Amino acid sequence: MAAVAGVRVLLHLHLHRSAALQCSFALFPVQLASTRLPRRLCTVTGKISEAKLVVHSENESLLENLNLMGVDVKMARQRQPGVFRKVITNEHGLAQFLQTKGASRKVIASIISRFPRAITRSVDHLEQRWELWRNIFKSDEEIVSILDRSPESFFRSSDNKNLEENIMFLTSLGLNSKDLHRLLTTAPRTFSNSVELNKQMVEFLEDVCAELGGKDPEQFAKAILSRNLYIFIRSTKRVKKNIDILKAALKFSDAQLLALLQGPGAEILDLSNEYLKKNIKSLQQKMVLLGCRKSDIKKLIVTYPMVLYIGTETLNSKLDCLLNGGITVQQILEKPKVLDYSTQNIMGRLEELQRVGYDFKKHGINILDTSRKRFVAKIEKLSASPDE
DNA sequence: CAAACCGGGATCTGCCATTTAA
DNA sequence: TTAAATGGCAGATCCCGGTTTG
Repeated sequence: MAAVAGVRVLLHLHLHRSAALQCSFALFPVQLASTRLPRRLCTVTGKISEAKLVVHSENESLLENLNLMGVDVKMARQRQPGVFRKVITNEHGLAQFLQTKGASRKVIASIISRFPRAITRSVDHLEQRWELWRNIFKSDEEIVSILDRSPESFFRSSDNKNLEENIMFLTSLGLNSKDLHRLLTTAPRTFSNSVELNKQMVEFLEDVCAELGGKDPEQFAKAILSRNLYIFIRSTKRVKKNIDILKAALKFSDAQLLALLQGPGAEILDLSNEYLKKNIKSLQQKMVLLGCRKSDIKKLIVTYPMVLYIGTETLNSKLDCLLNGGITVQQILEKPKVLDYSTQNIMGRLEELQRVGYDFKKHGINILDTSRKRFVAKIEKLSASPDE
């Protein structure tokens, strides 16, 4: 590791005698990425010697510091090579700052490894940004855990004003503090979006509402937002296309679509376009194969849109599993929520139910849609007194 | 009381491409 | 021209239990 810093020294020596440059780079492929550094320095005229000295010590200590801190330098360099050519960095300030917020050494190293640009932020700036996040989170620990999960969300933008405006904007939408909290927890990137981008999404949703003849676009947008926290980190293009796909594939009326989207269907809007298309198609095929009518399929999607979230393979095996267990398609259509549970879970339950001679015709299939606790209790009762 | 209804909680980053700024 | 900033994308469910209803 110390050798790497040594290389840096070597490079600078060579800078003064330009001749040997190429071969020294060849010897140290790690440094290839910084080929451009010398040229930039050479163009600085007046304070050239001063600048060189500064750069020299900064870069050397940067690598040393990062290694000392346990940063995965190789990974970091690969992600954001530019950071390593910077004259001034603030890895120390960042580390200290994060430490006071309760981040462990390991977490700090991991953050820098994954988003090296973090070390270009000043402590003042960090302080400010942190305070803004604290408007939404009650504790530093919460924030640290998000940073650990997704450093990019916090550090990608250096625009604190934008962040502030974002918070104001999102609040102005009528999202309460709990909504904001959930939003920042689950989709932290939302807060690094430009306010314009977020506004575009809201306007887009309101437009959709208006086009479908809705009376209250703002309410509509809010409903979708609070049902689907990921909307803001999707493109309007994607959401729009998904709406089109739904409309085209299932021939919804405006009113139907309106109700679906601001209801349970909101969750489906952020699927990737191809995935949604594929799932609709394969669902239709499968259901037709099982003797359903178009209207059945449509009803299924309306009452339980999450069915489209389930991948083709998973869904088909789940359905087969239920059917093999003696359950009819009709029953599934009536209680589609059983599809919520994993195939594993369903299989296990079917076995147990068979063991105690459970009659689905008589009792329906709701028994499959309960928590483990309740299910077990039910089974115990049934084995104790197998009446019918 | 049990069954049915219903909503919520967990979770979702890490990379690439393009635009903007210095 | 380079690095920074920003936008966009793929990926692909499962489970629990409070409340209402009968």
